[in-house]
Amino acid sequence: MARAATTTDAFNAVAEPRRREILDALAGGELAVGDLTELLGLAQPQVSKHLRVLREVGLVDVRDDGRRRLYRVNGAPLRAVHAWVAQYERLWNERFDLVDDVLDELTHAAAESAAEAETEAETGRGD
Amino acid sequence: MARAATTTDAFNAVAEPRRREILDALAGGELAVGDLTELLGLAQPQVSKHLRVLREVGLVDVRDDGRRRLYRVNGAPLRAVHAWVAQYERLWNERFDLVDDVLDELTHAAAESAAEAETEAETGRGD
DNA sequence: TTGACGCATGCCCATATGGGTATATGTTTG
DNA sequence: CAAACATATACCCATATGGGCATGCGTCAA
Repeated sequence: MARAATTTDAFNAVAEPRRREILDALAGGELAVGDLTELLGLAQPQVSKHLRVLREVGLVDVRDDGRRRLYRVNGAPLRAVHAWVAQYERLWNERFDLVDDVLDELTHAAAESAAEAETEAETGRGD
Repeated sequence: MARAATTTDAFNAVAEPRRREILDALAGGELAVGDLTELLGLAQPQVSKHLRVLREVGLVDVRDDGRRRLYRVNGAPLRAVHAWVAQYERLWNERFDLVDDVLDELTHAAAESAAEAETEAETGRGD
């Protein structure tokens, strides 16, 4: 078996530097293939191919404008990536250690007074 | 040219599901190759190879323990991934829209003195 | 209509992947 | 010391990649 297809998910699609550049460029607003070709200094076919991948994983949307095709970012698929990476944020962010300390103290204090200290975490909005 | 090496950076290393599973497993603490082999239900050589990749990008550290090798997570390299993805957070997080609203109001308040009573058509929610 | 323009596709190819299987290396036990 | 155990490596191979280049197709201009 070879490596998973780049179109498998956002993780794979975004692993390619060029595709990240494209998204970054599109972050400023809609752009046509030609604009990207110029901005990235890459050949048009390659840009189109990268856009195809990004499109297949839903990272960009297209809109026809005469003989041009305007691409636009759609960050939704990145949500999964963000969610996964965020779990590790505590491993490099000092502030999390501080939060841990506080939570630790609270936990101890709660356990001390009674035995029913359950805090329900609120879920973010679904989609 | 083929796809960039998986050992190029965290983006590429983490694009592989199995490697993410390994990191998730290690998130609970040090584990030996054998433990991971069992947890992932993957053959030992494959686990070792994935660990090699993770090691080359610095996502894990190793420690010798007798005839075993204990692996440990090191989230640092993920910081770059997080930073990049975070830029797009506003594209799916509603809370950013709220911030936008506030900024919007402040802007309008300032513009009010200039007598600019124009209501922009609201765009419906995308997804 | 013809031609120029803007993009998407098709092909060719060198390359690394990830799983499978066998084996080398280092460590602990008898 | 030999045998068992824990890992790392070496190979073999089917597969998709990403860039280069040529070309197909729809759209706008003369």
